Amino acid sequence: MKNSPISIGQLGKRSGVNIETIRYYEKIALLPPPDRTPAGYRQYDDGHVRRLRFIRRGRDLGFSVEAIRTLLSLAEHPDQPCGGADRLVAGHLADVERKIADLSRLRGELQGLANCCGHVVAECRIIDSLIAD
Amino acid sequence: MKNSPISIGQLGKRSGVNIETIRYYEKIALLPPPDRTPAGYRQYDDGHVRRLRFIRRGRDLGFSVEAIRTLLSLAEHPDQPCGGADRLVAGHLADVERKIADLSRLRGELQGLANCCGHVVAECRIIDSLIAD
DNA sequence: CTTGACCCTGTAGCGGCTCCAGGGTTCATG
DNA sequence: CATGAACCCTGGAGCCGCTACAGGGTCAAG
Ligand SMILES: [Zn+2]
Ligand SMILES: [Zn+2]
Ligand SMILES: [Zn+2]
Ligand SMILES: [Zn+2]
Repeated sequence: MKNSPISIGQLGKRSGVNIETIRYYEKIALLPPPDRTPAGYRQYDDGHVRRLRFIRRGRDLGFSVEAIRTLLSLAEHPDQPCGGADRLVAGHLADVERKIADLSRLRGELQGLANCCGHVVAECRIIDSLIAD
Repeated sequence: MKNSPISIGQLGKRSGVNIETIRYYEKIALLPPPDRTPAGYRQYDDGHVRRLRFIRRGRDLGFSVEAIRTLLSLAEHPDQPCGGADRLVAGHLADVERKIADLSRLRGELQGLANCCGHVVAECRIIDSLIAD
């Protein structure tokens, strides 16, 4: 196992996370502060890479930073039950389903308005639908 | 037509918009500043009610404040063509469809993780899927 | 020695509100 | 007339999750 420290730029590339975002994660204590070179440059190790990839996967799945904090602390206690993770997933899945339902209703309304071409504003059903109470 | 001025609280009730939000809309010049009583209380008229309802309908449809600004200025020129409104709706509909597609993919991933019950973190497929690269 | 790529800190901004502190006003009741 | 509740005012901070500076320092190649 090689464990030679890497710079923030390399960590960004390996994890697919923006440098500014990495520093932000450090500030909000989501990613632990790494060692520094004498010049003050951050030096990350494999643990950081793994942790940041975990965070990124979680964000890609739409979990909030707080949820990810919980998932990370779960991941650090392998002997404990995983019910907390399950509840997080279930709750988030419900969020996502609600959002999809809301957006689908919206899509329907917008489709009803689309392609109102060649009119003048006075006869425009888009503007009409916004004015009508 | 009665046009007796109303307070911000009444405007909030008639339009379904929070008082703080109304003041915010005034600050960003989305709603024109109303008259004031000698004591400095805002006094709205029917025009404000109509305009704020327009704004709210637009927000409910998911339009950005900037888009609503455009729609409002269109609505004020009834003799002009409504192609701008049409393009706004089409663009926003595309946004909404993209979001639905993204969320649907997400839903699929989350459904694949859900109901991982009764395990211990070490065997949890939720945590696993976040750790795996 | 200079250039350019990288790194640092600290702060401000995005959208669209929402909430708060710390006051002033108005009106009905006692 | 005093008191209280319900309303109103301003200005500023906070929410989320970044992102974008400004204004510097560091390091290796040519
Ligand atoms: Zn969620
Ligand atoms: Zn039209
Ligand atoms: Zn849109
Ligand atoms: Zn599990």
